[in-house]
Amino acid sequence: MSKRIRVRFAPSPTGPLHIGGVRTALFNYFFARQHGGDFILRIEDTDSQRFVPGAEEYINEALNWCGIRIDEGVVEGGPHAPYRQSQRKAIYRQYAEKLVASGNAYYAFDTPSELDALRAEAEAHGDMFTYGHAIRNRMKTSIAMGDAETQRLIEAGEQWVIRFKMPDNEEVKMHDLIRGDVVVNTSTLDDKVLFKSADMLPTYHLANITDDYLMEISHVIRGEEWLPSLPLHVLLYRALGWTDCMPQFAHLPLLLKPTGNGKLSKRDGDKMGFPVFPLEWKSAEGEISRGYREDGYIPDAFVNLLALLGWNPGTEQEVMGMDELIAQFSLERVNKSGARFDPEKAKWFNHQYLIKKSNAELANEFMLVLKQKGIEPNFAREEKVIGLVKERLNFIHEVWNQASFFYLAPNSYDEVTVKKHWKDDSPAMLTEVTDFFRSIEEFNAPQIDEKLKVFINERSFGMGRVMNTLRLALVGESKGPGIADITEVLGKNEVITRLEKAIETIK
RNA sequence: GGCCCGUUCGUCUAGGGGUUAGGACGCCAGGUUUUCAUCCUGGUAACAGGGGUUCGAUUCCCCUACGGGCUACCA
Repeated sequence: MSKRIRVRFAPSPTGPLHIGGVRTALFNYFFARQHGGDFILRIEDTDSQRFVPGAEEYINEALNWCGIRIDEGVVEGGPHAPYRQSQRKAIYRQYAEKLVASGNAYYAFDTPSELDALRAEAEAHGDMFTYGHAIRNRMKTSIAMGDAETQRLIEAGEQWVIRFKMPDNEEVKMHDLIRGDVVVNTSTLDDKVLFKSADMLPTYHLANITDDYLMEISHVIRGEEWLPSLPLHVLLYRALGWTDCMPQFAHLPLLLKPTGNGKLSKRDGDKMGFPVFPLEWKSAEGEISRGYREDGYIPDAFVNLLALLGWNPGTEQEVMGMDELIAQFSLERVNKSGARFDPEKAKWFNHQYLIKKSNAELANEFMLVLKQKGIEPNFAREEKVIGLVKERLNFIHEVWNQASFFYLAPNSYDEVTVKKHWKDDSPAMLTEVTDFFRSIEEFNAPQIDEKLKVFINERSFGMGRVMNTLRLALVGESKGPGIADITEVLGKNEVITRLEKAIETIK
């Protein structure tokens, strides 16, 4: 009998989530949903020093924007509440003590400054200081001093930590769902701090393992930066007697900086020329970092492009919505090597999702932009405009750039275009064309298109000649949809006004 | 430094002992279009290097190089 699939996304509220964190959440989410399991959001705030106000709210909002529905969490509640580690304080100490009692951990009284000094000294000799089997008998530890002295120091109010007693020279065999078997010798590992008296809080390792156990997590899907601590975690499960309930592990490849070296970090902000955060973030210092949401990305497009970083469905399909990603996702198809985010492809993804939206939906969004510009929107007209320009957009905010001439008559005419298309007889020709437009009764694109062609043929003006000149007069430059469509949206009066203005303005 | 993980076009990737090494983004060219863009078609471009194993390795093994991660009383 296999246990229920339960995964958790466990960020620490030390700032906004970056796209790598979002991707980790996404992979957990796909996996949980696909197996009909649970997705848990646990806030790992055991480091009070690094707590950033607003970060937790940001995490919730970001996940929500991505369309991730949380089954159990701080906001949602659940059978294992609370889901914020700072509120679970009372839980952890007993497990640390249990490890001491079973001989798997010990008390240590070295002060941070003593340790810093030892590190500095080792470094001076070109060595690395490791708190482990080689020295724990010589340090201020319960192993070296005995129970009585240890007890005396604790009662005297000395600060202490509980460290894991890493076994010496043991091969730890681990299995990772993505990387396969990994073996590490414990002699290369150190005695990690599990619990500290300073704030009576566990460190990440103890808190994480304890909560995963208590919350009955079946699969731990996290970033590759955690792979080095997997042996410690496996050993912790064993020392606590929880090996039978140990979750399966999957370490995801990291997201790399788009330029330069190293993994993506929160500090990259938007210095890369594009956002690294899902939502805009304002730091305590007032520094604002751009967000994908504010940049105009559609959540589905954002999710889609992140899903394809380090994973692919094995087919040539790339555009996949949330439901499809949930259906197709598999840990077996996750890559092992780090991936770099490509801003250009991100735009392409947005384009794919943008053109899938209905003209009506986009028109409503565009109407907001028009109001800001002080232009009274008209749904029917805006829907028509969207239909004409949507194919050429990556973002909704680009509509204005593509379609402003529908709302504002040109107040200047592009020089190059004028030089190319404005001839001595252009005013005379445009005057006739203006009369032609005056004669049109049903002012719609098909009618105009048909009659304009007949008119041009009858007068032998030449198609390109008339069309290009008309575009110059109507738009002011060489761009935009078909002339018939433009005139329909503009309306008879506006067309005539613009033509008359062009005739007297362009020289 | 030590330990661990990785390495296919510029980027994201498919593939896997015998393939013209496939796709996508980008870029370039042509076509469509009265313009611009879209769109369509085509093109450019990759198995890090060296040893094995093998009839045959990009694919399996080893080494090297390179990249990445970790090495806190951070997560």
